Amino acid sequence: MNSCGKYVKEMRKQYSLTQEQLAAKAGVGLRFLRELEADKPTLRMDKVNMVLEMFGTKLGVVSKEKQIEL
Amino acid sequence: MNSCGKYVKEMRKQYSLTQEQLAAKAGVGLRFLRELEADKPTLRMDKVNMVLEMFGTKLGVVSKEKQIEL
DNA sequence: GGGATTTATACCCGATAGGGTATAATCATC
DNA sequence: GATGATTATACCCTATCGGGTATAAATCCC
Repeated sequence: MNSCGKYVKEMRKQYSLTQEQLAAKAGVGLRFLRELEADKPTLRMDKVNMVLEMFGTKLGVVSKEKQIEL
Repeated sequence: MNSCGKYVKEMRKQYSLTQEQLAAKAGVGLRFLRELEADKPTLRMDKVNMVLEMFGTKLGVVSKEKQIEL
C-alpha cells in the first residue's frame, strides 16, 4: 500500500464496501471515487478528504519517500 | 504549524523566499500559492505537491488528529 | 461456463480552480 | 510619517474537475 488510491481501495475492502457504497457514504460521486483509487493526480483535496475521513484519516504533509503515515 | 498552509508559509520563510519567488520556483501561479498558504480546502493535489516537493515533502495519508507527519 | 455483481472506461455538461492582473492593505526600513 | 516591498483581496477568463450516465470489462458465485 504505497499510494493514496491503494490505501482507499484496501480500506474499502476491509470494510466490505463497494465503490458505490463508499462513494455514497462519503458524499462523493462514484466516478470521483474511481479516479481516487486509480491515483489520478489532479483531484481536489476537499473531495479526497471526504473519503479519507471515513477511515479516520486525511491528507497531510509527509516526507517525499513515505506515502502513508499514520 | 498545524496545517498544510502554515507549513508552506513557515518553510518558505526558512528559505527566505517571497511568495512570488516560491511560486515561480515551484511552477505554480502566485494566486494559487496564496490560496495554499491560506488553507483553501478545494486545491488540486497535483498543484499542492508541486510546492511541497520544493521542501522534500508531499501530500499523503495521515491520521485525522495529525496534520504534519515527517 | 453462465448470470449477476462490481469495476473500468468513455462521454456530456455545469461549476469552479487556477493563471493573470489590478488594487488595497500590511509590513519593513529609514 | 514616508517610501518601497510584500502580502491580501477582488476581478476576468479559460481549462478541466466532478457529477451523472452508459457501456465494456472484469470478478464473483453457483
